[in-house]
Amino acid sequence: MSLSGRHPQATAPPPREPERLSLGVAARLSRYLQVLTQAKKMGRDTISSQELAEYTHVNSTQIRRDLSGFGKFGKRGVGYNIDSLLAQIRRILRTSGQHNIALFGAGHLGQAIASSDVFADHGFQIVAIFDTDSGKVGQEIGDALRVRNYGDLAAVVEADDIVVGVLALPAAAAQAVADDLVDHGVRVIFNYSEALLQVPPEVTVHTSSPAVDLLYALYFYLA
Amino acid sequence: MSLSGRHPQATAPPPREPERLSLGVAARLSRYLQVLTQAKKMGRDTISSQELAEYTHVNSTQIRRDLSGFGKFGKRGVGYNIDSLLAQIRRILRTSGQHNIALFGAGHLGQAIASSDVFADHGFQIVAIFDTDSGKVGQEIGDALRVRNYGDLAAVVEADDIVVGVLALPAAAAQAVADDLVDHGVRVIFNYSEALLQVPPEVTVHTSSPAVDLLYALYFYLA
DNA sequence: TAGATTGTTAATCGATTAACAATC
DNA sequence: TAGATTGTTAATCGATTAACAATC
Repeated sequence: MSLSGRHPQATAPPPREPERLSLGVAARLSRYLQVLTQAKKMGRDTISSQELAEYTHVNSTQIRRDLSGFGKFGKRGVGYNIDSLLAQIRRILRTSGQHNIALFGAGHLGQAIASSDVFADHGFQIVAIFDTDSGKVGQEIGDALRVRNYGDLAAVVEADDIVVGVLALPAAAAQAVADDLVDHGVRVIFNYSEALLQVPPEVTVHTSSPAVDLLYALYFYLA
Repeated sequence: MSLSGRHPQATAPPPREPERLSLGVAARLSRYLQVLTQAKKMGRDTISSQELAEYTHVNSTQIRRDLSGFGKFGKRGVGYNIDSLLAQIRRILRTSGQHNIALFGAGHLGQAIASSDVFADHGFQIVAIFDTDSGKVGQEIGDALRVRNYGDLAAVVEADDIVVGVLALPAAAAQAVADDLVDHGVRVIFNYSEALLQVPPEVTVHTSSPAVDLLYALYFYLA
């Protein structure tokens, strides 16, 4: 269970953080974060677990249960204050740190990702974009980013402390870039291509792509 | 290949299809399908549950359990025949039918999606792409698709039996298009924007975007 | 106050996993 | 045969849900 252990009721226990969030909880919390961020942009001040449930497709009891495991963030009869809940979830997900991302591929998908303001909204930063097509080197992408020469990879990974490599390139090119990233110490690879990447056990690959996401949804809703 | 030539009649019960797959099973089956498709492209003939587990991050026992619920598809000591398993999973997911998709937004993300061969691989078809920017109308996108005028929406939905509307456009434009889709009877909307869409209860909205996907992964692997 | 919504309990359901006999 | 891998069981764990008192 998520409420791990009983507290002595005499003294009010501080909100507890389990050492490690379960995958399910972390996934749901990040979905709440996404909806809260957007609701805030729309000028909302508070939101109920019922509304969060409609937008996330997570049961409202599950939402209240997820949140109450970390503290009493809501107000009965009112709902949750959006600013306050955003701050709490960010704290729980430990997103205060600055993490730098390198993006590979300046095609349509790479440009779509580089232009997204999702990362700025959530404290991550794309610090470099590479393309093996030398014709694209120097081209301006998104917000103040320029396509860099692939040969700079090693220098950039070291200088900017790149922890995640994002592959937004054709399947045929993905493995070679993954190999280079692994050689230079990058431990997390986000793979938007359809390639089945071979990496050493200490490296984590997360594969998903917009088209494959859509495919999943189609199976759910049409089957 | 052997397309389930075995018909257990006397003793063993025939492979059973539950009326409705659970969300989890459907999600996992479609991930297996994705990996199998790619493995086939790489020239592989068979694959073990262990290998599938490495690529999908699903436990190998879970994979065998998922599959054995529908029949005995594997060969002990060998693994699963890829062609045969592809056919079985497609049958289970009922992907034989032709489903037509309309895409809204011919920007970077829209073009990335339209250019993907994932849909052709899996029996879905993007039959129309729209953009409200009249300057883009007529432009060729992906494979033999032309950007159509937004005013053609009603005619296209009806003529081509569009069951899914895909929104690959800025958040500010998403709600208006969603409203039009709903008005014309589309019941499933895939929302790649960050907008929180308001739709009637009979309409299903699935929201996800490449950048938000990446964000989830970052929480998992960096937290 | 009256209405709304949280926080929490208790019960159920489905997912996950280790282990291993069956068998290719 | 020897090695590998499936199919399946049994046990555990986490997710889900309805219900409702607390309380804003």
